[in-house]
Amino acid sequence: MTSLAVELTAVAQAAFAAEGLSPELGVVQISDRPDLAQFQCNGALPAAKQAKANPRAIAEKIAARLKTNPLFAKVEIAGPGFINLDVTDAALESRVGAAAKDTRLGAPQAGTGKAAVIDFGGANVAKPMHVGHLRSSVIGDSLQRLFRANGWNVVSDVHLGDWGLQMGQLISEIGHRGLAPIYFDPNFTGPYPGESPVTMDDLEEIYPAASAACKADPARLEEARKATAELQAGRHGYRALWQHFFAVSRIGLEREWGSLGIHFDLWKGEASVEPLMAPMIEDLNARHVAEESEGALVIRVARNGDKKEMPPLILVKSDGAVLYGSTDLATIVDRVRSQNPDLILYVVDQRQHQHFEQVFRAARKAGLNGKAELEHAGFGTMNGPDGKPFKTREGGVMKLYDLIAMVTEEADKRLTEAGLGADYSAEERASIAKMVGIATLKFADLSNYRLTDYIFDLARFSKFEGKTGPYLQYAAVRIQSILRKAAEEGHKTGAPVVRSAEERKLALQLLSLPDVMTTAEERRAPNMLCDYAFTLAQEFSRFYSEHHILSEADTALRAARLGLCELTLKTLSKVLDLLGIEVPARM
RNA sequence: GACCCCGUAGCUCAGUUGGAUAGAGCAGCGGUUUCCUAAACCGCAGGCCGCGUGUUCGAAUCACGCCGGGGUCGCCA
Repeated sequence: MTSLAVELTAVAQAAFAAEGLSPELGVVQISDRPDLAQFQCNGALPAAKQAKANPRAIAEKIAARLKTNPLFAKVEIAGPGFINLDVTDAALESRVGAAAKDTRLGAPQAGTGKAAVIDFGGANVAKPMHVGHLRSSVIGDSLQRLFRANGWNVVSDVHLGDWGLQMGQLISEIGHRGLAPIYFDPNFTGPYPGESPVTMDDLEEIYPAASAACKADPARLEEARKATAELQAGRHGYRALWQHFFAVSRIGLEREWGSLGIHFDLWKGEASVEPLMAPMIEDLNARHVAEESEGALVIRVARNGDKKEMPPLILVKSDGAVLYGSTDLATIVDRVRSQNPDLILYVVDQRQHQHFEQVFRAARKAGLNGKAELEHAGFGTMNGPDGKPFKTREGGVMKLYDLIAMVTEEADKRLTEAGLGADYSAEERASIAKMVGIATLKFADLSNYRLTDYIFDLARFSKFEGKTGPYLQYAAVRIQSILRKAAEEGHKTGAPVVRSAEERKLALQLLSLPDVMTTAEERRAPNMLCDYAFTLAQEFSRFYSEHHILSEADTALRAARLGLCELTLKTLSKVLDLLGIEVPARM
């Protein structure tokens, strides 16, 4: 199944071809001017340019051909040569009817047979997640849902930060405090205790302290670097300590992502490719892809045409430790071996764009990426109300679970104010508040275009009016309520009919789902799904306020309207699901 | 300094592989409830699309140059 616009495009392309013009000019899209028409085709203008002819004359010829097709209720030429198109209500009804029967609601399956690895989340071991991790998690999760819905075989990988300098900082800080001396005793041969010497709470306190100490004192930084190199070189006590950090952190991280409804197929990290590192470096050396420079082993990635200075990727530092560029490269090797993907997509802060450019160039130069296209889908920073970014490493930032608690509490307050759910059980109330809170948070984040920075304004996030997640949940809940009542009263659901202006606009919006899924995937832009969902909910609200449904006396009409409600609910729920937003049974 | 991202309504943001009269939400003003959830719906008002030049039949969109904000630029992630 395809969208109506895609179907009309095929018709128009045939008309262009029949006139001896390039068929690719016959693209039909949803009209920019809904007051004039439902769809438009602008192809006559570029065609005129190519053929050096009058655009209006070309449009006339195309229009004459389109008019013979019974699909169209209206074919008009406007302005310099725009072709405006309306389809018949019967055509809308048959497409809507077909969509209602399609379990995928017409979702495009262009990704069938293709595999993608999506790398997002990227939290660090031993550090609590903060609001800065929200974007990667929420955007990445939406993309994995979208790619899957479009037929891709997706493997998501959390790619934890667990092998770099921060590990050495933690280890040396713990050494300084004398918290777990046996892990530092070179004569101890093990086994090490199964119980972690530190809790997550301990780590949350130790890391900022370690980071501050290294900042203030170069000797401490040097110590941390040494510990990092020793950890990577395989020092037993450090490895054992690292295992504890990882295990303790994972529990907290799983809980947190779990509460956001975000799941990863793989819980790998930088450290997980450690066994691949030595052979990879050996190979790169042997093939002279890597070279020595200033005591480090690097891969040169600069090119002649570069506008910008492109420093080499440093594989091995002069002290013997590897960096995250090295683990990123080894991770590509790992992914190509295990998934052989067509695409590896990195949903990581835009500030790391250059880093990824280096890694991608190095991977291609070394021929490590197989058939995979490597792509960085960056995102802008989340700023505070003062317009400055939330701090990421200095501590004192708002933690993600505190934020979730806040939006949940706010949602609960709002439910009370609205007098909703007063007679629900405490459990259901809490569950609704949680879903509404999460929806508030996710929708606010996703509705901004990826690359732009946005202001994280808690007051605004918590508002439930207008273009917000809760508005969408509310719209879905109202439809559920209607359908539930219809079922209770024994009313049948029938094939939707399209008669009124509201029904027509709602039907058109429903039928454009495949278009938005396609473009949102191509652009890696969940904000397009947000727009779609909001418009759909608005169209439904308009329809709802203008038409009686349950109280409609004409049984056939009532059934048809219930059918439209049902398809709207399925579609809205589907798009909300792509955004990672759940709909409560009632509100 | 070089390069990257951004600059659109009072505020927060869509729209940017060139197309008709630049959209939405919030805030403001005015309406709608004997009726399926008013967290809603309808209407009004609000704009040298940062500035300039250029390419084009046509520019918020492309090119070049400025201005302003943010970011990055070899051993952190």
